[in-house]
Amino acid sequence: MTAAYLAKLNDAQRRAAEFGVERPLLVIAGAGSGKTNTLAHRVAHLIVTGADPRRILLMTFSRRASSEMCARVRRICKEAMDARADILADALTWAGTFHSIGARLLREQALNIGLDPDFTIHDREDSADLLNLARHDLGLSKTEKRFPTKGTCLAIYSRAVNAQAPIEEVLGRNFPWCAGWADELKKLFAAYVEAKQAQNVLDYDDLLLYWAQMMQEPALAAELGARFDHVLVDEYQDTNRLQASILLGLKPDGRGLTAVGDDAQSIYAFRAAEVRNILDFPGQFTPPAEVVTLERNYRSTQHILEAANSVIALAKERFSKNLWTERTSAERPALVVVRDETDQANFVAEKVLEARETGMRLKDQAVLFRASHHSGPLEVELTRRNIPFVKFGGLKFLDSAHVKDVLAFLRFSQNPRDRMSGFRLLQLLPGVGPAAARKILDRIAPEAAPLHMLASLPAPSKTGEHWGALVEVLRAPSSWPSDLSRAKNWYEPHLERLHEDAVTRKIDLAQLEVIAQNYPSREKFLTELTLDPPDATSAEAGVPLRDEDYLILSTIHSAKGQEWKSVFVLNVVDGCIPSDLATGTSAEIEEERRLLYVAMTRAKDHLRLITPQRFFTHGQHSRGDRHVYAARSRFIPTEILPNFDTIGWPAVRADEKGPALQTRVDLGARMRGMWK
DNA sequence: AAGGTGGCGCTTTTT
DNA sequence: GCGCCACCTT
Repeated sequence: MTAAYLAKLNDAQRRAAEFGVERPLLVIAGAGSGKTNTLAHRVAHLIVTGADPRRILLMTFSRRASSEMCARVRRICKEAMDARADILADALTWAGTFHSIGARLLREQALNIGLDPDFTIHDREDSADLLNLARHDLGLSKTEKRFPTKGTCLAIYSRAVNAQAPIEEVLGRNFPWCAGWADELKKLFAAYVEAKQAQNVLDYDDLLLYWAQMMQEPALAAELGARFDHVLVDEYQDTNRLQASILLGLKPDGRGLTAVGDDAQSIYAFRAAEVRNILDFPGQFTPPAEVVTLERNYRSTQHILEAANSVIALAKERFSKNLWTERTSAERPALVVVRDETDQANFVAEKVLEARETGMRLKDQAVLFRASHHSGPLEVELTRRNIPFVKFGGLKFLDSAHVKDVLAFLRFSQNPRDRMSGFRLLQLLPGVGPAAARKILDRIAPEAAPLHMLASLPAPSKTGEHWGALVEVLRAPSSWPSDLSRAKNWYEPHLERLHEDAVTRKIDLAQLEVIAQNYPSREKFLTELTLDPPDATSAEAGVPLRDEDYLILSTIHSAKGQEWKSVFVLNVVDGCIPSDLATGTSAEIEEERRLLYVAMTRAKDHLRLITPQRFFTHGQHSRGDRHVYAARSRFIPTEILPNFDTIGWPAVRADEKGPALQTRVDLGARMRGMWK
């Protein structure tokens, strides 16, 4: 007899929810097949049938996914149980991303593994800067031939760590233009690792790497493994080898282990995600994992699903599954041919407003694109027409200099051995440059009480009253969230001195202050902000309030796991999807294909793929007419066109026959060449 | 040693 | 078009 709260699930979903713990479980969940719901039911079912929620480890891809999952678990528990439900669901404390769980375990185990529990977590830019210091120290910035930039070096390092692959292999496969630098890079990475350790900082990769290393220690592995009765991982297709090794270390025999994912939606190979993780999962255990496949789609209409299926059907290799739905509709997805990006923006704006007139909220509509900058012209048009929007993906507001300055202050007061933060902070003072900052940091680093030492140093010349002010504020007793306000007050005069546009930047800082209210402590704020930066930029249209209506703009990557009634996909042309930067290998092209598939399967009722025919190049006068022609994406070849309604927009434009739809031009090469 | 300026080069997506 | 880096002036 099935419990009432599981009655709404279909057979496959229910099997996944109720499957026991004696064998590992793999759920292959197609797009829109109720994956989140099924996983949430499984977790709830475990809790309802007596599992201790504090001993459930639930790892999701993003923090957003995590909070959504917890909310659902709570709802289901509530339905199934009584007042105890809330208490039990709240006890689901080990839910989060791999990185955040890693950070927590490392802080907790710090003393056992030779870490200072106060370690700072560096985001990518901090890591690149630190790597760059080492790069300079080793004289690699003055080589005959150009040495890879800090960003490239970090990317190489990161891939080697996450893919668990030797540098030579990474260079050969992913960075062929750096192939000659293997020895120098090894030296550089060794220096980087030492610097991190000396300064008590970890980067993103370390959170996984140290965790994986802990799992290599039998005693620690046993302790950590025994702590969780159930380990569930979402979006397993986007995990990398390091993450797989962590899982295996936690649950070597697979008991209590559940992985959920969809190989057709694997879109993070560029970040060293390994599709083989999910493909090989069942066979890693004896007895092998049970596989449950969810094929019924609840999201999209049949026509949308057919079109998406026809795109993914052309993929080289995949777990075959056949998504089906009972949702019918007369409307086919549209392939919209427009003249250029300006028309594309106009088309979207017009259709969005039209839909709103019929009662569809802006929030039910989304515009998706491959690369963050593809939405540029649209953002201009939306702003012009006063259509509020929020953009996900792309530049983070944390990346702006002024926000980083304030965070550097907070991090430095938290961990005065964090050189990157100190380096940044001290150079805000007039008269303090790299040399002076370095000297000061060298002086205080070995001290037991670095900030105390700082206060006793003579003020560097030319710093005037600024020195005393900084020292005083740094040493003030910490209290949260007033620490942030204090940092902001201290920083504002410097902000005005250093930046012309201080006014807009101040708005960001006020925003930061609001965000800070939601965190219980400075330490949590710093950790979680690095691990999960707020993902909407506030700069463009002002910050729409939470309950206000706004259009969603998102990169396809950031759209993962989401759905909207109406979806527009921009620039469905060769050079954009696939990105011309990702057409080197067939594996890369296959990932681009899956990307388009992910974009299309976000739509419930209306889907429009837009193909602008020409792109104006930049780098010319605003009235210039230099442009290149683009062709429809290769992922929509002629044979699957019947799955779409092909329409031109604006409807009639007799004077301009679309030039050569078939023309294949290397759009990307021209874009790259446009500054020459 | 700081801080400003000019030239060069550029790989999308994100925890 | 922008960021990074090397170099130049103070």
